[in-house]
Amino acid sequence: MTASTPPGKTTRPRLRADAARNRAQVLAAARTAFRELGTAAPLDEIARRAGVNIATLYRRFPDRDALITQVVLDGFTVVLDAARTAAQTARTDPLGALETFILDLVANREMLVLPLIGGPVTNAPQARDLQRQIAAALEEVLSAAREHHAVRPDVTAVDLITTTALVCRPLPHLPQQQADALVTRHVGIFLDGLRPNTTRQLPTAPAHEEFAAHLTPDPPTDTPHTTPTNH
Amino acid sequence: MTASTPPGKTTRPRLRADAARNRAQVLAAARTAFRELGTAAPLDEIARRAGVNIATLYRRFPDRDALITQVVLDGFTVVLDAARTAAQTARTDPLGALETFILDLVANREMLVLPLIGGPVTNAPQARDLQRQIAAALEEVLSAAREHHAVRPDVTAVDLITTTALVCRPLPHLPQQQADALVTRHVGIFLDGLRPNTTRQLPTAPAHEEFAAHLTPDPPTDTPHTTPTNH
Amino acid sequence: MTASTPPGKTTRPRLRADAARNRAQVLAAARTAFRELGTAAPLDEIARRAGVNIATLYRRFPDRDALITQVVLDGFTVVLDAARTAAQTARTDPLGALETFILDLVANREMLVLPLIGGPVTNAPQARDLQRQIAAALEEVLSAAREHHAVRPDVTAVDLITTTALVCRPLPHLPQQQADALVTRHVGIFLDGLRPNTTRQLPTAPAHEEFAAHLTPDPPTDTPHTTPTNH
Amino acid sequence: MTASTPPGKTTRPRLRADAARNRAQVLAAARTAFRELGTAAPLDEIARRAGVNIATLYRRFPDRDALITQVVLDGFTVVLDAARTAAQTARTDPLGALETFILDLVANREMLVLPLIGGPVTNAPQARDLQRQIAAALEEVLSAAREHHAVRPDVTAVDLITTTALVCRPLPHLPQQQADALVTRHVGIFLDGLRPNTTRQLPTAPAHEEFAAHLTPDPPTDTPHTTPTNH
DNA sequence: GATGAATGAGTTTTCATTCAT
DNA sequence: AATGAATGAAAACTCATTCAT
Repeated sequence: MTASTPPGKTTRPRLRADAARNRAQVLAAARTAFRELGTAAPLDEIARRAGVNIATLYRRFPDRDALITQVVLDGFTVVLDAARTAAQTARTDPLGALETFILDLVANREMLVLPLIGGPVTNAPQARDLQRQIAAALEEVLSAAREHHAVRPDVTAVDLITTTALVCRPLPHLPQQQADALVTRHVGIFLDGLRPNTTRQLPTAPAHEEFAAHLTPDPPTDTPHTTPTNH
Repeated sequence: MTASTPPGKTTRPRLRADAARNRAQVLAAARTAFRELGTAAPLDEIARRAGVNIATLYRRFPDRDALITQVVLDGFTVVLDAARTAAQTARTDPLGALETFILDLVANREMLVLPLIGGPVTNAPQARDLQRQIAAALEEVLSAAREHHAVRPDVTAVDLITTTALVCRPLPHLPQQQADALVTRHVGIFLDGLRPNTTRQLPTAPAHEEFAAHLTPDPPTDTPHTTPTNH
Repeated sequence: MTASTPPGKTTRPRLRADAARNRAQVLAAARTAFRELGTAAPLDEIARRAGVNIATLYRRFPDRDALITQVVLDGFTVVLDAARTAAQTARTDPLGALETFILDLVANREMLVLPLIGGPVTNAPQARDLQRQIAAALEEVLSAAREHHAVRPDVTAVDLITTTALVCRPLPHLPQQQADALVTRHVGIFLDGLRPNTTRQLPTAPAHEEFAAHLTPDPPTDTPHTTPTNH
Repeated sequence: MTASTPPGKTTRPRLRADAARNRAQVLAAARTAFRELGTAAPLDEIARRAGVNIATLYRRFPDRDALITQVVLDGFTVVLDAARTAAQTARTDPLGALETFILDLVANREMLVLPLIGGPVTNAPQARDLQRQIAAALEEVLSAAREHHAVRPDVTAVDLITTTALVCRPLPHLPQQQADALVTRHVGIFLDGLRPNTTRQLPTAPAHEEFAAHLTPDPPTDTPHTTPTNH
């Protein structure tokens, strides 16, 4: 599955070549802008970065939410692809599969505008589906790993998703290279913490379904769209 | 050291009681708003939450940067306090000190608007000082822990700061309780990863001084202050 | 008559020494600010320049108009003093008196915030009185000069007032010394134009009373007080 | 040369017809407003008078300075046109050319938002160019006049510019007709003062280049743009 | 399908003015 | 009498969104 073939399923006639290019550029620009400035990033700034007119952006994405949704879905798709790949290798090398999964995402985190967890910043039902599939694939990997006694038994798919969400966010004021080193070290330590000979007990993990519930209706906050963000 | 006694050093007599109260309320409101909406949060929204007039906010903080800076410095101060406390217990129980340090910050992360790492979103030289002191205190804790063979030898103060920065950010769309559980689990696994019998090699850690260098001049970005954020 | 003994006639108890000093400083600051920034100059800027608190300014001058009025009246008083001095010398040396009158005002134009003509930016009846007295004194000077055949017969007191108004305004972006030279040269040529052997006929002069009529009620314009200005 | 073909040189294709009309209306409104209220005139008032939305004004002129600059440049262009016309007639009737130059500008002074002298209220290098060309053209007129012994030998182009600057400013509180009469009388007397049989010596004239120097760098005043004005 | 242009609705920022100390 | 502080109202400026070309 490739990220972002135009809309979703009910695909329309198919875009003219230049239109498709514009759409892709807008999404790329949005990805970057959202990571740098938050999802409240000015739309005309995104259009500018994409090298298209603001009205062109609007033609493709009727409103900010549509754009956010697509960017988030694209991010989820990337994660799902990685999770499925991991699931395939899991039989033979579950720990390696798991490590590759996380480290690859970290390495390509510029593509991700999440959090996977914390709910997408969208109501799209597709987001929910994607999350479920991601969790399922990761559960497969973990099952295999547990059988091989390659990981502690108490770790869950949700933990992996949490980790992805936490470590893939931008560290805005740090040069790329340093950010890479620091995040990779953190993940390295985390991965060592996954070994079976645990020393401590973790608090109870919320079941995936439990927090997945927060995805859908997402009480129509009036919050002007100044991005929910963090630091 | 208490967070945010008015400005800093070179300041006037002392605020009138009511003014000091207003100032504190503004800072508290800003902290929350920044975590929820990003540092681009509307200032009048912050004033509203603080129960003061927008002009009162401006009287205390001449522009958005001044407000952000103070909030960030307050966050750093909280971390420094925690680090110093940890340094004191480190002699007798280095690992416990270290765990308490991280877990306490996680538990009180509502106070933190960072990133500690990547530099504050400010040029304030005081931020640099605070970071140095934090790193120094944590290095003390780690020294003791290494002597006790309580932690892997390759972990550095910078790693601890990175961890704090990564895990203390908000997970906006998740209910507090779930977020707490997930983050605590992540930290728990990370702490297990700190044990001495390591299984993997970490990439080289940037020296603290190295990334600290990015704090001060902070290339005078013209970027209007639409927050660097993420999702 | 000295410019600006506190209010006007009904003078109160007399100001405390420090209060009187503050008042004078405010007026001086206002004079400068009005010349530099127009009569719309921020009042707190004026207070700042005067080295007093904004509330102190308000205690002396209940509103912007009160301040403007006093500044203008002070200017008129300076002109009246000069005109009376000229009237006294007029018997013996009418032309010299006239020249001295204009050149002295030009040299001290920092004191003047006019226009004498065009009406003051105030409704104060005292302004009208002052203008009348100025015109009367100048008429005396001109009478004497005409008798001596020292000036062309068609020049009037109003012309002299016009000249004062035109040449005493600030040339904001020019260094003082250059402005002085240029304005003095202009006035020099104008004075030469006053000689009796005229070469051209001037359009009819409005009688003094005619334009003086525009002074008093000055239909209460709502024009927010963004200064009437020029360039 | 026509005043204000869109921006300047390095600009885009050409404005759409309606956009060009809006732009012209904004400039006209700004001209009037600046003369009436000073260059600190509220921009929304200008937009209102121009019959366009404030954002439309901002679309054309990114900030107040841009608008002021264009208005000033337009004024300079008008003066330059007049000076060149005068230069053409100068051979045959230098004095007439000179008189016409000044009187025409006075008659059309509503178009002018200067001062020509004292530097424009702008840093634009084009302003400097225009001033140079104006001075050059006027010098031509004066040369011819001097050869004909039609003017005193000590008058310079700078004097003429000074005069224009002084007499073309608004006399805000005076009805148009009276202002016209008074200013014209003043100019008439000044013109008589230009005759060759001088009676007095003028102070040294600053060379044109000398004060022109004040135009460009224009010490980057931070002075928020509350207009330099006067009264 | 794409763009220049216009606009209404914010948001930020400044300022006059009043109040309590 | 003077000042620090607070506030409401205005003005500057930005942005999302729609329209006409």
